[in-house]
Amino acid sequence: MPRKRLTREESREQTRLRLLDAAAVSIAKKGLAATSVEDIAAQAGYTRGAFYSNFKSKTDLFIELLKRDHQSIQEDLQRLLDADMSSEDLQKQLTLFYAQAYRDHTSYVIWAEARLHSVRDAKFRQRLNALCLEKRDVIAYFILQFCKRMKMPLPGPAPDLALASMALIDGILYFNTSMPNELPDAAAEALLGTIFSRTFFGAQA
Amino acid sequence: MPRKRLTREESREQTRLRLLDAAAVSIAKKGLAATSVEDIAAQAGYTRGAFYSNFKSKTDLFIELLKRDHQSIQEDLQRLLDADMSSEDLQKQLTLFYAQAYRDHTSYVIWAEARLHSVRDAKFRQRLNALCLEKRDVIAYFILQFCKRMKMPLPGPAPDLALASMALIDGILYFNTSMPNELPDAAAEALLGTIFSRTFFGAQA
DNA sequence: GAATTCAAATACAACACTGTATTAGAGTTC
DNA sequence: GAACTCTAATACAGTGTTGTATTTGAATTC
Repeated sequence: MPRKRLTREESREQTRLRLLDAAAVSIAKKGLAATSVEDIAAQAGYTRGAFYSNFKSKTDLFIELLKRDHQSIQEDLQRLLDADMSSEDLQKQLTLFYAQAYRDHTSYVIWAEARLHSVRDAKFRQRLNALCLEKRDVIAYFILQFCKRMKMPLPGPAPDLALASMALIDGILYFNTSMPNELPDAAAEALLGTIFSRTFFGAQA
Repeated sequence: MPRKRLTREESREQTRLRLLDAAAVSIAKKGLAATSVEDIAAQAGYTRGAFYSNFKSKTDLFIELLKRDHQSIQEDLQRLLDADMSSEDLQKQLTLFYAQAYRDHTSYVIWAEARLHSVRDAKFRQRLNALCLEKRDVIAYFILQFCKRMKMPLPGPAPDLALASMALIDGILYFNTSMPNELPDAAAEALLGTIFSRTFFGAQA
């Protein structure tokens, strides 16, 4: 097997990536607090030395992890919303987005972990909020365009409606995931459909 | 000060209560994982001995804590919903309820912590879901009664609508709390008002 | 009021985690 | 290819946590 000889920079980058991936797995499985630096390093196939040589601290790594995830979510979201604005329903787009974003479950847990962490750490909260607001703005813009195109009056401030969408989808996704018998996929989708269409069209689903 | 001489049972109960209260505070502040048994005991004014003599483990205590909180929430909720069914708006009732339930912030954090924990522990998840569903049913019943009284057709299955209400309120409360400048109280209320009234009345707010 | 029973304190042994300081061994430069 | 410069491994010192085993002292029983 002709293993490529890596340059020092490439090698370092690879280590960073592996550590980040390992952290995501471990944090999703055991939680941020219960995940030790050692866990992360070991999971990635290194020792703690590698970790500290690449990150200042566990929190430091966690923030990088969130940023990375956020970036990828943002890209997916943009692509999705840009794709076909001709679509009749806001709901499907947004739902699809979430199904997409949280497809691997790891992502969901990491953000839940982040929200919880942000309750306790003001500095962290600021950073997390900044990320959330970026997402909100993308969605708000979409809602705005959508209503304009449909010649519907906005039922409220677009940014607030965007937050509500995020809140609703997130919460419903939680129930859907944690009690799939009570709220199976179909019911969750129908529920979102009802609320979205009634909210935006003001009328029948 | 004539301090009442406690019976053995009373004393034990007092210790349990103090430990539970202390745990709530500590868990809200630092998180479940970061809270040691020692922290809890010390916070309550005891040593670890007292803890282990009253609870099997930290998880054990945590579940008791949730049960206790749930019970008190359920009672508040029942009282609120039973009180004056003549009210015109579902939204105010439910919003009020949450403002009530999460009044002290500790409660919110504990439940967020619980949800996260439930992702990782199937047994725990079952127990948590049971509590959630109890709450859902109370709300669902209220929604049902409300729509009947208003002579409105239900826009969907009442239990699902109840879950959606919980999801929405929870999420919006999170934004409202963590970024009060972006979503101040008034905006959060207005937002809930818009969505609820549009969902249930199908028409203008 | 002596014997008992039980809640809670204390002592203890094992272990996990952190972060730094030092070392080894590659990659890089000349 | 020798000197160097990094990355990551290893060693280590300090601290925190857990759960059990034992002890103390107060409440209860007779």
